[in-house]
Amino acid sequence: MQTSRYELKANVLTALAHPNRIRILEYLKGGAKCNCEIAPALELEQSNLSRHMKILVQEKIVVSWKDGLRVNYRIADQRIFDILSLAGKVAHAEAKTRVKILEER
Amino acid sequence: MQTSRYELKANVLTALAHPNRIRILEYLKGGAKCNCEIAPALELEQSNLSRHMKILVQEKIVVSWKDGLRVNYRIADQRIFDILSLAGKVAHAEAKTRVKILEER
DNA sequence: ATACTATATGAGTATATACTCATATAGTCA
DNA sequence: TGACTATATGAGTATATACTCATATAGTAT
Repeated sequence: MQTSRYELKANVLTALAHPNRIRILEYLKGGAKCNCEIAPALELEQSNLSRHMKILVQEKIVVSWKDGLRVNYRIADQRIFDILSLAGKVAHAEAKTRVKILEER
Repeated sequence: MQTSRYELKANVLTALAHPNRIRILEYLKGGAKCNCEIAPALELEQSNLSRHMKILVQEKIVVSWKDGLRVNYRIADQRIFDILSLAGKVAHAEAKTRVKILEER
């Protein structure tokens, strides 16, 4: 089975497109963390968090490694923060550009 | 109802996170187009395309205006192309970084 | 071995998404 | 007016996603 470049991009964006996963990624900005730190910090139920992390690992947005019982995670590609920041700007622009666009045409 | 900044970002990313919507956006790079041009060009069924466009308009990723019977669309915020390009790089890095990461630690 | 801790996963449920076909609406043109 | 064209939307279906509770697995510490 072949995956188009559109699907590849969509898969990365889908993995990023959830409020809790965005919170997780911003939390990991502060350095590598294990599930047992993330769950209480972000108030996420254990199994739910585990599945969110699986999605992020599958898309190689974070990398994980075992340390005894714990599984640690860290950001694999810092560019995701550029994506998130741009998404914030686009979202923020939403309300404002409307007037501008109407004026332009 | 309050929408968190995480939700706002997730909404923008969700709107971008579909192969057909990515194709539509790249097609609109070539200038404003109406549904009746997009549908045959990308081989998308009419009502399906209509709903994809609705999603893009709702997130103000594209702007639309009527011209007689037609509804035209154009990109509202060029930064989405930066997001798409970054998503492509992150997706592309996936396969390659694995070795690097293992070497680093 | 036993108790404890951290994580993964099966199973169930609720909701969202993508898609299609049929139909409604609105504008165009003879 | 009637026929035609472009778009929107209701309804149905299939699939994906997020979440929870319960349970399994694996490593730690006594």
